[in-house]
Amino acid sequence: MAEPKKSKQEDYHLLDEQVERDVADLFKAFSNPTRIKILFALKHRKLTVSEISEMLSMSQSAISHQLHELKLARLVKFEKQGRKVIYELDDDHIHDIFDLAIEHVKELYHYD
Amino acid sequence: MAEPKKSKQEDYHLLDEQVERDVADLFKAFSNPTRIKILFALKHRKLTVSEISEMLSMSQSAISHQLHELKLARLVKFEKQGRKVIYELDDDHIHDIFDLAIEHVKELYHYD
DNA sequence: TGAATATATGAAGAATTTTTCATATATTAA
DNA sequence: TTAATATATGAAAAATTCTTCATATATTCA
Repeated sequence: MAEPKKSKQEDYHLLDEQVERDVADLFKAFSNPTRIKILFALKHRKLTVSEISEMLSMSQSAISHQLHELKLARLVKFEKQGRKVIYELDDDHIHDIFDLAIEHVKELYHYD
Repeated sequence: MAEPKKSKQEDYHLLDEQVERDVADLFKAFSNPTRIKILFALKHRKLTVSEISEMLSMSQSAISHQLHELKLARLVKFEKQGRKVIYELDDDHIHDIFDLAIEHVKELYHYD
């Protein structure tokens, strides 16, 4: 507080830069094949760490690390059930962004 | 052609895997701060390589390399005007995905 | 409490990605 | 044709990201 007052234009500029950084982080979180596979899997249903680990044939540790990234980016949330941790997609936006991306590549490459 | 016929379920599975790979590629193309800055800039208007290079204070070569990636992912298209090459976002989906991402982070972090 | 199970995490090595540097290609202008 | 300008590109160096390995933490069960 008590900061020198900025012009509206300057404010917008800073705001844009912040949005830009956050969008960059969002897409970075989306950007690795393992994380995409995890998100695809979670699009169908909630899963525990070990279930994901088995589905992707990857070590528990590798999956945990990636889930950590996804948590930081708020792409997934979780609840604990006993010693299990059940992950799911965080919110509808994630579904929406994903659906739009799927729609895009389907139009782009029109498979089959 | 003349491939062994697959069950529908198997087909869907392969299709999903292809979609998954393509979505992964799409997000990977979106995933680096420099590329995000380029795309943000192109969201406003078409730009030449050197304009982008100046705007981001990055070398012409670095920008060219990143534009190359963006071209491969079909996120940008270009037209030549003399010795200049003018880049723009490839299609509406790119705008849409971007807008959704912006909306998402704005809701998530509600700035100001 | 001790053993078993599920997940998390720090650090190091492996792998991938990005930038730089040098130089090539293409276009225009003199 | 030569010089100047804009962009592209291959290879190496720099930076970042991902996985593994070892181990820690947390929970349940006997």
